[in-house]
Amino acid sequence: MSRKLYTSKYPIFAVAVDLVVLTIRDGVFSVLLVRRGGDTHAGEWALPGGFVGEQEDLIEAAYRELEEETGVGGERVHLEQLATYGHPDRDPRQRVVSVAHVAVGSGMTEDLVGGSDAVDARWWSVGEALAADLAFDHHEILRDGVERARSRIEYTDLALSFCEERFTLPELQRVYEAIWGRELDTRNFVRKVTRTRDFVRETGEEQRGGRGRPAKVYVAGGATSLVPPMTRD
Amino acid sequence: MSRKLYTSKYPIFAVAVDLVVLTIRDGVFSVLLVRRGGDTHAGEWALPGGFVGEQEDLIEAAYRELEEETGVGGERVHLEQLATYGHPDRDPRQRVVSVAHVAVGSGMTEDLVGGSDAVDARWWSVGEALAADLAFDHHEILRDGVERARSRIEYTDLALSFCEERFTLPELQRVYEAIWGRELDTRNFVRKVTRTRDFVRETGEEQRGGRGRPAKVYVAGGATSLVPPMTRD
DNA sequence: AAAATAGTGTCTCTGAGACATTATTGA
DNA sequence: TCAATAATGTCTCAGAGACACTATTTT
Repeated sequence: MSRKLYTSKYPIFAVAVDLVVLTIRDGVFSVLLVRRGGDTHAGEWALPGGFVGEQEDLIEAAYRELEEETGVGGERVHLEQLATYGHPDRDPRQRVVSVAHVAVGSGMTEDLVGGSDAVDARWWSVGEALAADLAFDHHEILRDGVERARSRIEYTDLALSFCEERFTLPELQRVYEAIWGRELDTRNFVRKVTRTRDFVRETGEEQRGGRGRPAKVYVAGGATSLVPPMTRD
Repeated sequence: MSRKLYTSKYPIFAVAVDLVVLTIRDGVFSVLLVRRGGDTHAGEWALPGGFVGEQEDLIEAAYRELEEETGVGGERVHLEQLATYGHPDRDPRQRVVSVAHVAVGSGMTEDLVGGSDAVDARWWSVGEALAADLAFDHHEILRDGVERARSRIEYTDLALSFCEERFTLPELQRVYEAIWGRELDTRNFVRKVTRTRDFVRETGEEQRGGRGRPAKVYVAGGATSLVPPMTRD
C-alpha cells in the first residue's frame, strides 16, 4: 500500500479496529491471536484488526476484519464496541487510534484464514494470552475485553453467544465455568437461568450420543438480560 | 485554522472528543450544552468538544476541552471514556470519529466560558436536553452518557462525584433521586450507603444553616464500588 | 410553639448459597 | 451392571422493600 496525500484542517489519524475474539474451545475460554507479518512488530502476536475504510462505519469494519480473520460471518457472532485506545505513542508508524471490539461466537474454531497483515493465526487459552507479550497495547485491550465478557455474562444473554444455536444447560453452565474459572452449583445454576422468563426455551428435543443421560435441548428465548443476575463471587 | 498537507498509508480521520458534562444544579440533573458558532451546524446546540491534538492522549484532550468549556480543572471532576461514534456521515466537513466521554462534577455551575467553537454555553436539565434537537449525532451520545451515569451510580462511587468534597447523606440521596427521577426511602438508603465499608466516612462535623436539624457531614471513604449495589427499580 | 429537616429500627418476603440423590443412557 | 452424565428440592441466611416516629434546629 502506498502513501497518499491528504489535506485536513485538523490533526489526522488513522483509525483501526482491533478485535478480542472470544470463544470456548473444548471447554477452554480462548482468544484468537495473529502473528504479525509486514513491518511493524513483525513476528509478534497481536489481536486481529485492521484499518477502517474511507466510507466504512466502525462496526462494519469490525465485522469485515472478523470475517477476514476467521472466515465467520456475522450471523451467529455477537460483536460490541469495547473502548478506544489512542495513546500518542501506541503505534510507531503514525498516529493511530484503535477502536477495540469484543467478538463472541461459537463454531469459529475451524476455518481460520490468515488476514492481510497476519502470517499466522491461532487460538490461545485466555490465560496464556494474558501472560504473553503482545504487540502494541494489545495486552491492555485483551485484559479489558476479557473483563468485559466476564462481567457481561452476569446480567446479559452474552453467555448464549458462546453456545451453538441449540444447546443444553450443562453446556451453558460450562460456558460460565470456563469464563469465570470456577465451578458453579448445578441446581442453583438451573434455578437462575430458568427463573428469568424467556431467557432459555425448551425445544422438547434431547441430545443423545453422550455417555450418560441425554440432556434437554434449549434455544435462546429472546430475553437479553438476566434478572436477577448470575453471581460470580 | 488553515488546512495542512499530510501523508498517510491509510484513510485519514480527524479525531474529536465530545463531552457529556453532568452535574446537579439546584437539585436538577443537568448537562452542559454549547451553541455552535463557526460554519457547521451553526446556531444548533451541541455537546462541548473539540479535536484531539497531534501529540495528545484522548483523556488529556477531554480534560483540556472540559477546562476550556467550563473553566474547571481536573481535581474534583470524574472523567471516563464513554464510547466512540464514527458513522461515515456524522460530520459533513470531513471524516470525523468522536471519542465521547462522560464528565461528572459539582461546583461547575459558575464559571462557564465560551469555547473556541462555541458562541454560548448553558446548563440544560437532562430531560429538556434529551427532548431537544442537537447537532450531529449528539442526541445519541447524550442518551448513552446519561444511561451510563444512571447505571454507574448503582454499583460504583460515581454519585460521590456529583457532591462537593464534604457532603451530607440527604444531599447524596438527592443526587440519586435527581438522576433516577424517583424518590428513595431514606432509611433504606442510609442502610445501604453505610453498609459498604469505607464508602462514606463521618467527619464529626455538622452542617448548620438550614432550617431544620443539622445534618452530619461526610467525606468519601475511598471505596470505589458499592456492594450490595443501590437498586433503581 | 410551629415548621422544617435529619435521623433511626423492624418485619416480611425474596433470592443466594450450601447440600445429595434419583433418572437415564451407552458401554 | 456399571459408569457416566443429567435432572431435581429444601433449608438457612442475607438483603430488599415497606413502613412512622423522634430529635434538633431556625424562625
